[in-house]
Amino acid sequence: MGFMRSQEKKQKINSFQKPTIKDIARIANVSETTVSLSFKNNSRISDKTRQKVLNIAKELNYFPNLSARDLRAGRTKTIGFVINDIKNPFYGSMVRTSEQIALERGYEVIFSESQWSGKNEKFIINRMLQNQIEGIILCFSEKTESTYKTILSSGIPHIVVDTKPDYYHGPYVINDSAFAGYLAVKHLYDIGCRNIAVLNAKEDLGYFSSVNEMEHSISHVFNSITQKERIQIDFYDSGLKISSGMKTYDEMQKAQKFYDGIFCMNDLCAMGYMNAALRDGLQPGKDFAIVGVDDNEVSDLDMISLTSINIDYEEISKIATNYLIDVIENKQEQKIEKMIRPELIIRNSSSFFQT
Amino acid sequence: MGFMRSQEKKQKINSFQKPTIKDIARIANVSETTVSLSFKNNSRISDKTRQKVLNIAKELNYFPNLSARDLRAGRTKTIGFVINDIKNPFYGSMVRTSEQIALERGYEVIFSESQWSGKNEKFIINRMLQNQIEGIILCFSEKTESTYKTILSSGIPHIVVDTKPDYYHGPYVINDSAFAGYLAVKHLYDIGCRNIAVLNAKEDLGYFSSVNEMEHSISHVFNSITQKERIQIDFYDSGLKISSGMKTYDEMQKAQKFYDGIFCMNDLCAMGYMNAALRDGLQPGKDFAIVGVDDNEVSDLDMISLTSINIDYEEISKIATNYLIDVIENKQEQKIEKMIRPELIIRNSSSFFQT
DNA sequence: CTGAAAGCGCTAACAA
DNA sequence: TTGTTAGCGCTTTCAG
Repeated sequence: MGFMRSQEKKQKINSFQKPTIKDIARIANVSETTVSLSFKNNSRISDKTRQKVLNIAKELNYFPNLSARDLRAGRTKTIGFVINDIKNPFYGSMVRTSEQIALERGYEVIFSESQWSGKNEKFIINRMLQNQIEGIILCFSEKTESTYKTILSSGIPHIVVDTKPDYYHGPYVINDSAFAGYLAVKHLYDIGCRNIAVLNAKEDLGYFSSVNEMEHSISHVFNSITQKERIQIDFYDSGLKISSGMKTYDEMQKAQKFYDGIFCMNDLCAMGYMNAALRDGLQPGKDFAIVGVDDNEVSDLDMISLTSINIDYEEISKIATNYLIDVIENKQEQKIEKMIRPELIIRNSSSFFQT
Repeated sequence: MGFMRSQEKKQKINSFQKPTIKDIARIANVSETTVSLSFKNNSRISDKTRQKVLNIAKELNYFPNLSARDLRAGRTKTIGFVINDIKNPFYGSMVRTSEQIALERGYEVIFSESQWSGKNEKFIINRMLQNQIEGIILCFSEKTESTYKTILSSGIPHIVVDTKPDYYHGPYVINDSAFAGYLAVKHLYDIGCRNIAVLNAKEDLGYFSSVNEMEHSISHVFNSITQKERIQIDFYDSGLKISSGMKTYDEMQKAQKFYDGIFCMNDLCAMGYMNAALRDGLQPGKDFAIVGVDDNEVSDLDMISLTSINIDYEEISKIATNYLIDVIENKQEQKIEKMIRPELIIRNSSSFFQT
């Protein structure tokens, strides 16, 4: 166990010292430089020496210490990805895509979830900066721009994805929520709904420009239609969970409000609404039409068959990651400001109305 | 911009150098030691000096370089968590819980997904070892024990969670799948099913002892029952996706096989089966009973109402993380081998049979 | 209360 | 083809 040379020198908390280049060098009777270069392909080391070194490295279970390498190199080739909720599969999609692209380009991605808390967000970003990330992809949850100021003054390359807060004016790749709102409400109108409820998620997302843009867009559709005939649109503060949709349905019942068209900010909320309505004896797609957002994998089941708006999160993540790495490598000067157009997937929850 | 001292010395790929302790020391007219100590609480630095240092640090947007700190300290206080699929919410639960516990104990968690690929798994673990993790939590996907050998010979503290492969004999906290199988099949029997199909996921999970243990357990229940009366259990190779369940239903139809009780390895597969059966005119909970595993959040909806086996993944992750850190800190000598008992949640998909 | 010096593991420049 | 030296940013002696 020759490589445990510093065992006595310093007692670490874990029971043994990892082998280093120094250990290999000593055993192989070569310099540390030779060892270091033996791990690279195009270098000057003779095959014989390299083989000897590699064998010993394997023997000792040697793994290069990235802390040391990064410190020496002055860079980490690592980017950070801040998501809101790791339990939500579409964040998973984004992270997966990002990691894949980064890998192809020689970068590593570290990610962490804020759980919609501004405090967590601040903590995460701080830690990432300490970890010397070279760029950051952000799903903001902070309602104020205080975290963003940290990003700005750190001077780190960054990009916002999914949806952006009102205060943000940096580069972004987000989904076109105004268009999503248009798609949904126009569809409800087209199939005959004249009494529409929009269940937004102000509580969770109220400070995001997307929500406001969506409302404006919907109001706009509404106004252009209302010229021709009488139609009603009400907005409700709901949420993004099954329970949110159920709660909002109950509130409407209490308030004696009835709608023939419902648009929810995500599929789970829509499923919650459908569930509450069903318990009340109403048939989705027959007594009312309903549209969600996210195209959850279960929405396609016949038992649910929920019309939904599909957003290409992988595309968003791909563009963002490539952009970020381009910026890091000075291959990109132009600030990106991109909206991805979503797609409407029509299912039974809104198709029975059609004639 | 005094801290850009090395701007000319070395041209980094990113446009500017981050400030270091050296920069702060120079501006504050103190030693690097003083700066370093100013960031710690219990030390010898005068309040005046500390304030000066802290102000300058803030001014320069200073973030300590963790690579340097870790290198110097000889440890990273970081653990790795290898999951299989980031899009599956229950891995999210585990990661979230682990991160929270680690944080409380002063550790950081880095996680990565293998996507059920042994090759990815190997790559991830290798990278984590280079990143100098001090311990690792594993959801294995490799069918052979080659990756585990890397772990073993690296000598790193480790623990397996969720489910363990046959070849693995190290510490683990997994769910009691034999008991889960017992719960499910016993329940189906109790409500009157005498013709039961088990849709397992050998393709995805065949090399895991849990699957085998579950089969044994089910066979055991089966044998003890069959003494008293005629009852049939068939096993199918299905999968973990909605499409798996649908496909298996179709296969059964083709083979002219009919069952009154179905047990699937997860809820998605069960939903797929229900979906295919519904299209065929069969009513779940009426024409047949069905039980899943995982207690997906949508399983509770009336439209689905799927009986399921709930596994406390947070508990698993909590125990594993605490154990791992205990081992790292030499507070734990005993190898942990723990099974968590799951719970049966009965819903309509299997309750109509009851009288 | 403060500073000088050494060294964590690695690699790039420079010598041989 | 190989070795020597220096230094990345930080912290920990040890000496003032």
